[in-house]
Amino acid sequence: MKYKEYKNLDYAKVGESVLTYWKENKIFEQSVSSREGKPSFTFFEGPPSANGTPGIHHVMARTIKDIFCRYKTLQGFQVKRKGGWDTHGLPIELQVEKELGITKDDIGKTISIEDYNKKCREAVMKYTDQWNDLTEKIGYWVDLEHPYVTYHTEYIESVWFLLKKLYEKGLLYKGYTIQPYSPSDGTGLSSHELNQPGCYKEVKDTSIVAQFKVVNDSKSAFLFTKPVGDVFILAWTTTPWTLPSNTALAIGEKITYVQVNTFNAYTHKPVSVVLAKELVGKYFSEKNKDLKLSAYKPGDKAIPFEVVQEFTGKQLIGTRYEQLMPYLQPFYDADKAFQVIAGDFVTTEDGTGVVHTSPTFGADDFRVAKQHGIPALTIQDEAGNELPTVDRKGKFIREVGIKLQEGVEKYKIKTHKPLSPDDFYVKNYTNEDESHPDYKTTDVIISIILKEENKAFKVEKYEHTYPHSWRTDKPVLYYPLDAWFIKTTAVKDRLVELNKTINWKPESTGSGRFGNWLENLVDWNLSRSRYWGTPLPIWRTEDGSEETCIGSLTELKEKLAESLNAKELTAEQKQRNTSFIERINKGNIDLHRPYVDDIVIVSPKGKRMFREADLIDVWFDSGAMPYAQWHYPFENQEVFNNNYPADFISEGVDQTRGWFFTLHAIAGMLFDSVAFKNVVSTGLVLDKNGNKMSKRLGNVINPFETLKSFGPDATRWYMIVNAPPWDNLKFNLEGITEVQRRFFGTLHNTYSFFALYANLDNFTYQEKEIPLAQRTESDRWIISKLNSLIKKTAQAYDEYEPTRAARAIQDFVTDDLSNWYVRLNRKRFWKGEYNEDKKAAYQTLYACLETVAKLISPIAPFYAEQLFLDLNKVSKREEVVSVHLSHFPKVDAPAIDQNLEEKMALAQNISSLVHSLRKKHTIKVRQPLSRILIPVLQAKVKAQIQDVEDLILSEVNIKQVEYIDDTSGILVKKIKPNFKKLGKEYGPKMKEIAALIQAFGQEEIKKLEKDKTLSVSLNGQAVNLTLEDVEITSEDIPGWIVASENGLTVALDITITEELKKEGISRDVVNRVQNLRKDMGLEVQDKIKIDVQLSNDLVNAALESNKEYICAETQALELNLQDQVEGANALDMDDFILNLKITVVN
RNA sequence: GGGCUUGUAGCUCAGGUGGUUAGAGCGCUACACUGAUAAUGUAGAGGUCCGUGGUUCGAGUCCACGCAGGCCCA
Repeated sequence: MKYKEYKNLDYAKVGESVLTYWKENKIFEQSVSSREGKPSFTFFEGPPSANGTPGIHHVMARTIKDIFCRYKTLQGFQVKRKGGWDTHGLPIELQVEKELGITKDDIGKTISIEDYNKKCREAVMKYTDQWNDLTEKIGYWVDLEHPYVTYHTEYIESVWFLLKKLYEKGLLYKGYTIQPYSPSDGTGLSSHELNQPGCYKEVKDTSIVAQFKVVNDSKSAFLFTKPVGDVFILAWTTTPWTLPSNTALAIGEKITYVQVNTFNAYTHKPVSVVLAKELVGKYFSEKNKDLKLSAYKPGDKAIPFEVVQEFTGKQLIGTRYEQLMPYLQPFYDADKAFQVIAGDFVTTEDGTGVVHTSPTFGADDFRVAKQHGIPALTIQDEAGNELPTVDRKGKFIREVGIKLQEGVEKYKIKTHKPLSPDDFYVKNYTNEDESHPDYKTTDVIISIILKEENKAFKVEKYEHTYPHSWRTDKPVLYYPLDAWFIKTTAVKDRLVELNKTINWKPESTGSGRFGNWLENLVDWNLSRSRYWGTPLPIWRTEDGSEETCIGSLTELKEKLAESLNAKELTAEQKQRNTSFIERINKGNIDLHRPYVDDIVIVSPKGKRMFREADLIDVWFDSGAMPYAQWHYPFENQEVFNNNYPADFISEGVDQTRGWFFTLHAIAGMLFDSVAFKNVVSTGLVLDKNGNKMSKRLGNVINPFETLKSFGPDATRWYMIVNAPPWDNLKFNLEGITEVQRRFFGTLHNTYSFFALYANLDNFTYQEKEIPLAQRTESDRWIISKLNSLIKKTAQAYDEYEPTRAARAIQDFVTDDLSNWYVRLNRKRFWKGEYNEDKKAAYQTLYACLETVAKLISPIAPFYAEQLFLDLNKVSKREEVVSVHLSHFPKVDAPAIDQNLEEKMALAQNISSLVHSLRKKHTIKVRQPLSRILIPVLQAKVKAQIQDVEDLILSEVNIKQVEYIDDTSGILVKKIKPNFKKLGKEYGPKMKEIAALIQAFGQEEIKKLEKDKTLSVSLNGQAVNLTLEDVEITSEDIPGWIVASENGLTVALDITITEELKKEGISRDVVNRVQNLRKDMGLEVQDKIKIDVQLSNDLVNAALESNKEYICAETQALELNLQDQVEGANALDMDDFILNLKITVVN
């Protein structure tokens, strides 16, 4: 049996053939089944959505996932990994709408919900084949045969189970959220509807800077030190109609604010106002700054002002103010209302740096109010439901209307028609005649009232963009709409605590991005008003007095059965329910809309209950996968228990608030556990210039093409070795080429070299292991390095640092193994007989290759497989049929020889220095030189170099090394202060001491070395220096050419004696003859005869005395010097021409 | 606007706890080697360590403030 030899390496082919091998031999299945009974390592697959084609970033994500699953398998764990598909949600619906050319409004009208959902179901798995294809081709091992699918009934049932658990814990409730709402169509608008072209329009609205009167108490006392009148906080709004429902003012904590004394422009009363310092110029003219407050007369156009003091926003927090329009009172938490709070969205770009907050009509307002416990201004209807101050038609409720009407009468405001309390629409939804001279919007009426009441500081028209309904063109309001929430805020502290036990890579994503987000958690809005998704399993009576949450099919069946006896249900409803029961029994139930919507059940009090129309957020689907993928708790309880929580997950960093959160939240709330212990969040894959890949820019990299031309291994290796996975990857195809050449090329060359000679020598590793002690220095060195590498690599994988592992392996393969070990030991493989030394060389190189195959197998699974099998098929050292079924190499700790590694480093450094000297004096390596001198001040270093002397000599073609120790007296030494040590001791005097030491002459250095201590005087003070305080090196030997680096110095004797010259000439001749042989296409074993035409005396003598050497090197049987050689080649020997001919003799 | 993050050679990236010549690979230039050969080695050129302040005897490294890019929010 021979080691397979390759003409060239086709990386894509390696991928294909190994893939076939895996399939035929079910290697993936075996990698799981062979670990049966072993501890499990659990991985959760984040489900991709297959309604789009996979991109190159999926290669990245899947590589990371694969690496650690394969690594843990090598470590002996059983790693089950189930694939999955995310199948619900808006993106799919939008795609179907587009395909069918319909809008949301058509659903249920021109197309039935039933047909529509059927289309969604088809669309969602559209590109499954492509996904599976990519998954296979990049070698991502995951169970594609039995994936979990979020639209399957079993999956939905598990999700319902979880929802019911939340419901029972009181963590699922109906509340409201602020959403875009169009009173003119009576419906909410989705964010994508708002993104329709033409939705945002330029409009002119009335804007008000309102004056909020500060309450004088201990908190606000600092504002009352020298006021001229009442103190007000100024806040600006472009929606005056929200002012009656104001309950708080938001400021920026870091923003600087000022208090300004001035006069109100409408009432001329003295006022003291607070606003952001940066915005003072907006309201107060620079040219009025010298006016005296005392000189102001009511009606003056130029209003004087005086800045009294400045302070940061932080100081204002908690300040109380009087309600601006006290028409209604909050019906709960009233004591919390009307105070200053901090808002992270406050800027000084517009307005006053203070934001009027109305929790019912702004998303920011709602959120910040919730965080600070500020109540909204609402009223209760008879059923106890909370209602905002504006109704669904866009009109102020009567309670407010009455007050506004009072204002209109009191201040004699002229209107285009008499207004009743029911006429105050916040925008013109009733198509009033705006051209009427007395037409006034509600906003204008509010401004007039505020002006009259000394509550408006400035009123003006303001042009801005504002969203409008794409159907009716009427303005949209931000309005509270019903929704179901999960009360994540109730378990916030626990979620934060649990998060601290998770190992995040990188750490900052966990503590920063994710941690901060948890700290500022708001309740999770679960509702979606769509069609294709998991239906909310809650049934409610029409008056909302009774409700129930269904947590399983069994429970649903029971409720259905109960309902059949109830007289409240119509015959048709009963009929439907009966058919539902049948379908559940048959197992072909579909829990999607519209079918679930038909279910009507009966409450304990005998009332009919209908399903809440909402679907749930798709993120809940994916966050439920740890349970639902196993149809837990209805099936597979044991599998679940053994595989929860996950040891490892990985997704893009953009999933922080998506999947990472939903997994964490559900696990924390329902199981008081983390869902995952280790998580790698990967960065983005950008194009090579750092731009996002987009179809528009045309810089999208097709993963299939990339794999086809570069193969999976190089692609994977490149992505990992280039930068840590959490950094953004600038994806450059040239980088893959480099990886191919530099890493895989070198590794493959090393294998080819091994295979070539091992085959010639019939080395199949059948001989018994040659003990380490009997191997050469360089064998033991590379084995030591190899073991250090195993240790380093295992540690890196263990710490989820694949880049560190890849880089360590790559350095080993290219630098240590190929460029040093193989290069230095080449001759051992092709020269001489098959003896112990040769076997040792083969065994050593084999071990390196085999170990490297295992180490790289998580990252480059295909090539690793080929390399491993090529080796193992011949040697049969391991019984496994795949590297992925083998075990991760164990560190042979005694084989790690620190001293040896140091020695070899010395040899490498010295060789490099000699090369550098040769280069400087243009003496080529072929020219032997007699000796190098190395000054050694420490006996240990001398011994180390002596051990590797032979290596150095042959590497740089030198005859001998001479050591100069201290006693020679010819060394010139250099002294350098040890900053680290002295700095700690002398601190500020460091500079002077350093100067002093550097000025030392040879005498002082000698004295210090002899006495081990030296007392010097620094500004009259005695300073005692010891040997540890300095570093003494020898960097010069007078009369020699030297090179130094890192305290190591080498001197080179460049005298070329006649003997050396002759040797050099013969080496040159060997070189030329070898070239000729190659040109003639001779095989290694072909024998030749060399005829040389006599040249000058030196050359002749050189050839004569080195005849044997030349013949041995060139496989020549004879070398003849002749007066004349027919048909000779004129060889350029740099400084002379040699006429020479070679002939094959057989 | 906020949170997180990145900025070191033409390019891609290393540079524990601060310590005095800032490194590697690629690319470029030159040379060498020539039985691993569509390989390989050595050397050279190439740096405002994003900027400005600060702390320190000493800052690529620590702090503050900026600038520029990225992601997620708003």
